[in-house]
Amino acid sequence: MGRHPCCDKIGIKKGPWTPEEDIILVSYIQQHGPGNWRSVPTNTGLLRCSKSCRLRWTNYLRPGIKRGNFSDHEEKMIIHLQALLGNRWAAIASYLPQRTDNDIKNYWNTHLKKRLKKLQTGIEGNSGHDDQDGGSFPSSQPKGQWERRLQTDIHMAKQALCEALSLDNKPTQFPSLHADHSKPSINSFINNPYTMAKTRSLAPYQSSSYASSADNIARLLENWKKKSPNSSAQTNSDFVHPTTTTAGSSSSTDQGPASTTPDHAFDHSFFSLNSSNSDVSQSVSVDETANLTPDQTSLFQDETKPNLMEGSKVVPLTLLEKWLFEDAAATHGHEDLINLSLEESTAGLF
DNA sequence: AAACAAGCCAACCGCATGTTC
DNA sequence: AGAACATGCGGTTGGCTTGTT
Repeated sequence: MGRHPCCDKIGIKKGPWTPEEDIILVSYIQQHGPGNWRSVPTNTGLLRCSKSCRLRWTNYLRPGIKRGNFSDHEEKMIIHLQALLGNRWAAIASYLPQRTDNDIKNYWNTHLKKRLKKLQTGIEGNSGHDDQDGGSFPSSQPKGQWERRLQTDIHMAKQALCEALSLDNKPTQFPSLHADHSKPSINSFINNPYTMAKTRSLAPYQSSSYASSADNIARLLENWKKKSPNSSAQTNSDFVHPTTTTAGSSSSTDQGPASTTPDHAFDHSFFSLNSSNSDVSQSVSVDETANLTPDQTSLFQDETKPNLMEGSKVVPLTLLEKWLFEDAAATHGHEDLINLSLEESTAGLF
C-alpha cells in the first residue's frame, strides 16, 4: 500500500523554524488545539508539512517543556530508564514530564552514552556486558527487540499489578510539577509503554504548564529580537499573522486585525504576559492560567505528557533504581524516599 | 586571525501503528 | 477486510557553535 510521504509537495519549506512561523503555529493551536495536523499548513498558510508542524509543537512549542541543562537527577533517571527500557525515548520521556523524547535522545547520544562508555571502559575487564547502545545494563543479553520489549513490559506490568494489590491508597506527597523529579504513577505504568502515547491526550495537565509555554514563546521572541533587529520587516509570503509585525515589543496590547485568526485569545494569554519584562516564566503560573477560559486551558491540557502526579501511588523500584536514586535522594529529599519505601515493600516479589 | 575539528541539537526521514471509511 | 489517512516513534542528518591548532 503505497503511502505517499506527507512532505512531497513542492514548495514545502524545510530547515529551522522562524519566530514568525512559531507564532503562527502557536496561535493556530491556541485556537484549534493540537491535532488534525494535516489541516494546519493549509489553515495557517505555513509552508511546512503537517509533520513538521507537529514536531515543532511537540518538541519545542508545547507547554511544559523545560530546556537547558539536565539535572543530575534527570541524568540518572535517563540512565536508569534507558537501561530498563532501551532506546524507547518516548517511554523514557514520559517519566520526565518536562523533557521531550528528542531532547532526551540527544542528551543520551551526546552526553550520557559517551560518559557511560568511558565509565565502562574504566572498569572494563570485569564485565561481559553487551553494549546495547551505550550499554549500561549489566544483565542485558542478546535479544530481539520485540522480545526485549515484551520482557520489559511484562516486568512493568507485574510491578504495577503488584503495587496495586499490595498497597492501599496511601496518600503520597508529590513535588510540584516544576520539580524535575516527577515519579510515575501507577496509571502511567499500566499505560506505559505502548499505550502511553495514546493516553497522553487524556491525562489532564497541570495548569502551571502554561507558564512554560509562555516562556517558550518569550524566549523565541527574545532570540528573534537578538538575532534580527529588523525581523519585524520579515513577512511570510502567504500569511502574515497580526502579531508578526509587532511581536516582542508592542504585542502585549496590540490587537491588530486578524486575517485568519479572528480570536485574540492568544494575544492576550501569551503576549500580555510579556508586557514589561522578558522573564515571563516567573510571572505566569497557576494563577494566570486560572483565568483562562475552559477552552484555553483544555487546549494546553491536550497534548502533553501524561500526568505523572495522577493517582496516589508510585511504582516499586528495583535495586538498580534504588542505587540510581539514592544519590538523588540526598539532594532531593523526601520525594525519592517514597520510592525507596515502596521498593522495600515489594522487594523480592518477582 | 584563519582553518579545521568536534560537539551539539533542531529538524528530517522512513517505518510502525492506530483510526477511519 | 483492507485501503487510505493520521499520528507517533526512533534513527539520522545538517548546520550552527565552540574549541583547538
